Amino acid sequence: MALFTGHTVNKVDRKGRVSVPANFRNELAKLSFPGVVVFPSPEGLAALDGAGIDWLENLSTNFGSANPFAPKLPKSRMALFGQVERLGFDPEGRVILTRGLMEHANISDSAAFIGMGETFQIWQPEAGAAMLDDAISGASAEFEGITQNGTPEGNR
Amino acid sequence: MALFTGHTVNKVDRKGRVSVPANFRNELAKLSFPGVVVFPSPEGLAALDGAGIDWLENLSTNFGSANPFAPKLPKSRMALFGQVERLGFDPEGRVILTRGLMEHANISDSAAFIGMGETFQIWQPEAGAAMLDDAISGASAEFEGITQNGTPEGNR
DNA sequence: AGATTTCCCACGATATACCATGTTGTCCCA
DNA sequence: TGGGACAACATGGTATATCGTGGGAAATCT
Repeated sequence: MALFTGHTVNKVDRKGRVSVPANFRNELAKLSFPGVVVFPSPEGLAALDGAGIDWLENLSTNFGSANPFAPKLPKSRMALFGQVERLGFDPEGRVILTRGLMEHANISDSAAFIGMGETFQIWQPEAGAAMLDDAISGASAEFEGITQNGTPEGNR
Repeated sequence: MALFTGHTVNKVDRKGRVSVPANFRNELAKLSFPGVVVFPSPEGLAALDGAGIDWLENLSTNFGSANPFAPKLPKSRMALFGQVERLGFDPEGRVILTRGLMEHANISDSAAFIGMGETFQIWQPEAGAAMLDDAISGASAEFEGITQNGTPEGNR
């Protein structure tokens, strides 16, 4: 499984091209689709969530093979897959962010990549740095009440 | 397995021709039948469901190889396969929507393709956008009551 | 023949590939 | 251990291919 870590800010050129950080790219190189999948953060944040194609494939199989007469979680399925963009690497390891994605995260001329483990997020740099600071100071509080069950269930 | 993602609006010309979005087409190129299968949404929506031929073939086998004296789900079988249209690509990667399909989805001069993972949907553009918005805002509610079963975990 | 479908060509817009370059980091060896 | 050669990375510009779109010609059906 891919593991995304660290905090990197890269430039977005006039065409919307961004270099995916090299350490992310190395994780993604192993996969069947040479690129990333990106979508607006479902938590309502002004950020983008990203991952490798394997993550999306796992999710797809978890949704169950579609029975057209009794689809499971049709809204969730549409909300997810309808918003996901598959962005392939160019020969230099860049992807181009669609206009919609850039608008959602208020990204114009640079973007911050923040590792989240199995996934990562893309932020407008200042907003991302602020969010990261907030996360650092608030992280331990998140564990209050969570005890012996082993897993940070209900992740957030 | 094919994975359809994203939201694309393309024009329908006077002959009923529509370009299937390029990323969809790439997913479909691997298959034995160069085209798509489309049918009115069984959920009663004013939309069309679509997929690749492999999806239909899988579904066919799931319906059970027919013992003519003990057919499984004969009505569903007829409802589905009786309405499915196989639409082949023209040299430019377009398909022709039949009049019936266009009427069912109120499509006239443009159509929205919305990825649903293993399948996709085709909508009249405004109706599709509205449905997508509704899905986004309603998705999390769908997860209420779904807990430890190990399903669509991760995204939220 | 008339109507309909399929194919073929054309063209603007846009994405993708191809280069070129500065910068940073890494490795090796004196 | 300091420095230098070299590789990897980030970034920009330009050329080429692809995509979406429209119209008309050829083939097919009835």
